[in-house]
Amino acid sequence: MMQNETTAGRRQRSDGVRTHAAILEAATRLASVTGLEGLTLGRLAAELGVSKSGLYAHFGSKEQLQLETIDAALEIFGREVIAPAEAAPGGLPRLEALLEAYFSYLERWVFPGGCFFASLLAEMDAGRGVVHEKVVATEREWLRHFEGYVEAARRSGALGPDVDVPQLTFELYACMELTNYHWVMFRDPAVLERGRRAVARLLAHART
Amino acid sequence: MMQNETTAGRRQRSDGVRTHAAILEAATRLASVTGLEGLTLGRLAAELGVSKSGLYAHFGSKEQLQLETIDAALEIFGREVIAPAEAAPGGLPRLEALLEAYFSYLERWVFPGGCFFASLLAEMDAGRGVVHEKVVATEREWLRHFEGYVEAARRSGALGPDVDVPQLTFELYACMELTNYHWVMFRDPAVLERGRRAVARLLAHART
DNA sequence: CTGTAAATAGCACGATCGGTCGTTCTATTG
DNA sequence: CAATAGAACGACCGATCGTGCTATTTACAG
Repeated sequence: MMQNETTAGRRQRSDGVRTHAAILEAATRLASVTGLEGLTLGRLAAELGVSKSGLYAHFGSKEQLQLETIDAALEIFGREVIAPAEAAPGGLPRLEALLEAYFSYLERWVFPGGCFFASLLAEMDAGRGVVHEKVVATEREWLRHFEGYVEAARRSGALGPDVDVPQLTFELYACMELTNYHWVMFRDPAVLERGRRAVARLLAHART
Repeated sequence: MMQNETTAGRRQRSDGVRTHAAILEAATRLASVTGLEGLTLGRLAAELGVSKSGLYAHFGSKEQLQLETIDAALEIFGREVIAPAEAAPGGLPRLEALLEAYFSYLERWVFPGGCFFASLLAEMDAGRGVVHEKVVATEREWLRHFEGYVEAARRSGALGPDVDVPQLTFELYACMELTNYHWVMFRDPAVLERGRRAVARLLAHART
């Protein structure tokens, strides 16, 4: 499992790992609304009913907490969005499964602040340091992965052999992101419908 | 001009209004990278070389500073993006002028943190209070305004009479937003090219 | 059962947060 | 010119930030 420099090589007690996981789970939910920068040890501790220092001992630094929070969110995202897509048959159906899984993930409020990673996108301006680099790397990785789905759909013949895959990926992703922001902001189901329609239209045009 | 409850009805000294404007100009630039929540009196004062209390006296509350900062940013956005579009001939050319003005506004780094309002979009989850409501209202107003351009292009006959105007507006806007985020994050000119291509493709499809 | 290290709490630190107060300086006006 | 009020300042408030250091409790290996 995951090991950081504070817990590495140390004996782990069962209640400790349980608390550790509980902290990260709460951290992902909190950070999805406040952002990673707005994530505060005090508020997190209060929400969990533990002391600030007791919580802090699990990570050794705020930076470490942020890094592990990203990993925890990645795990949730993988379970809620990637996994359903992987379960679908390859090619276009798998891409469509990914898109639908994403909208469903928004609809079910898996994170109380909307998509965790969308929250990070906007606040990573001032960014310096390890956390910023990890966010950028994660975004790159996600784009690469997403592009793989689109490329697979194209190769399967469902998408017309001349489609610009990175371009289409960008446009699909753009519609997903804006759907998230407007969904969080307006909380109007019509936003989700618009988002679903948008990606459907993009795919329809790519099919010719 | 703009008046708030602290300055309302008071005599204004010329050096005061100059400072007031200078504060807001710096605030828009700072907030574009830190967000409105991350906007701090201390950092803003330090950046301007004035005392925190001297700065604070101009607004009376942080909330008031945030509200006026939004207005100041709106003025800049109007000058840099809206005005060039209004100068163009109506119909499709005006819409295209708006889109190009936006990408140019990103390219020229009018705000050091990318699009000021895009920075607000993502952090408005936790939002309660007047500032949150103003951000939501501003977003609604922008969408309405933007939609007006698309509708005008459709009515001019340049866009095919059956296009779904709000839907197309959403898709155009989505590509603009993601362009901003990726431009700020990756600082790669290819991002701008992708954005420009995306909106061009959307318009091309709407033209049929 | 006991020894020990992990888990957690308590407490305090320096820095910074938004905000208040009293004072000094000076631009403007009558 | 004198009177007035806005501009700006430094000191300071209580709260909270991230981060240490120590003491206490407790789960688990031998």
